[in-house]
Amino acid sequence: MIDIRAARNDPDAWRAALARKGATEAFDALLDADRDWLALVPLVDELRSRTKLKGRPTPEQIEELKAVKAELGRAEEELAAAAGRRDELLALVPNPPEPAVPGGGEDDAVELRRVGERPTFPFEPRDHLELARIDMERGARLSGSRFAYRMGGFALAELALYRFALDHVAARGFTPVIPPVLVREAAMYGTGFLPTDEVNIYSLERDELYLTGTSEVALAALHMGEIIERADLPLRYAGYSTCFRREAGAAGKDTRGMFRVHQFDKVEMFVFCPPERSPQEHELLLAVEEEIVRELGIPYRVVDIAAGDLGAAAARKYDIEAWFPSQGRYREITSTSNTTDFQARRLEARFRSERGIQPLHTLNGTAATARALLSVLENFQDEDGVVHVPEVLQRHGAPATISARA
RNA sequence: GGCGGGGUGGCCGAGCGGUCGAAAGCAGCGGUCUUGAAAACCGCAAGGCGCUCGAAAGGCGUCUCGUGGGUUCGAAUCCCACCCCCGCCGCCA
Repeated sequence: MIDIRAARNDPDAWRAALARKGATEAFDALLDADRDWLALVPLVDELRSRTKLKGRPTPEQIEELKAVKAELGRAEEELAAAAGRRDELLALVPNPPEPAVPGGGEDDAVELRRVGERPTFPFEPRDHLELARIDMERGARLSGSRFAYRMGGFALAELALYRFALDHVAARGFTPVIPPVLVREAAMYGTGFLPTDEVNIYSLERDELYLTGTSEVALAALHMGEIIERADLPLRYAGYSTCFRREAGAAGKDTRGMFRVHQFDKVEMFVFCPPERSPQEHELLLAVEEEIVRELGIPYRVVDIAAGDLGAAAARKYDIEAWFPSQGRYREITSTSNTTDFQARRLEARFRSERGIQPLHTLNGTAATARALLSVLENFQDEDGVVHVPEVLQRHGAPATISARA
């Protein structure tokens, strides 16, 4: 959630920033609700103070107390209603983008750089379904569309990728974590996926649990409700988990293969740090992501995501897009966001500083998903449909070659 | 699934109708001592919200002892519901 006091004190600047995410309506509604609430607080406080007496009251005082309490009851009801409206809107207003974020929407990401040589093939490049044992038909028979059986050398290569990514980030000071993937509502709300992204979340109503779409949820909630000592910061984690996404609204998009599936695995980095440090940590996350992609040898580019495409929690986001020869374009394989204090406020994840207790900043970034491996398949294929697996993955247990037969 | 125990400040833990936002200890911060440190000793320290109090440090009001409701002039303490954690037994991987 946003810092309502800061917004109250400088509404025009906040409105202008939020306009870039198309959220002025929610913001103005919030300011109204906040004003209503704010007007009631001193009233209720005053009535409450009149109900407080030292020692045993006289019978006359008791009569008077009863009158005050009746009035207080009505005022408290009003206050609770106002607080309810205010909190509801507070949950809906997104994190404003940083000033440096490019304007516009999905198509307005700004390319920051291109790295690596794109391969040229004297043949028609195959896509991942033709290069590895990935069985979508039987996956669909088992579980529906967008589910894959990953088999043979590809399965081993996937595990090698995750192990490589974990080893790499561990060497960079991130603590490896295997987190729960079923979480309570508080964690989904605290990370900002609820209420905004509800349609994309699998829920187990009978048990009141949600399946996480990324280990970001479990990692962010790791310090929910805690007050961290400044000396212990920054805290850097890397979660390995299966991720579940309903992909509502993606109908007809990326329907071939396992490019976009309901269930996939991911190594995700997550950082808690003091506010002044978060831009620097964001650069670190991007740097680590690039290191991994470069070690794999995939040609890629880095894009700075535009304000309108940021999502509720992110104030800034960089994606790495890998080259996919069969599609003839760059596609997202990692994403790193600075969510500033937006998640930390909701989660009540705070730290003790010289200036008192204040919300932390949180950041997340993809270390590796199977999508990176799909790009590896396509970029390292030969004319016979055989993929020559990068050495770094072989070191972590992948076979030297992968094909549709093995 | 059955039975039982319990949720109090950063941590541990006492309190079981008013004098309690709350003892003691640990960790933290400040100081004394010391060449320096440790030890010892003294002291300071919960969080949220609000304020046409204050330049600030701070001050004042209010809420919070898992959450919500109730009893009472008055609730951390009594009653009800819910949530969560732990233990034992049963069943299962």
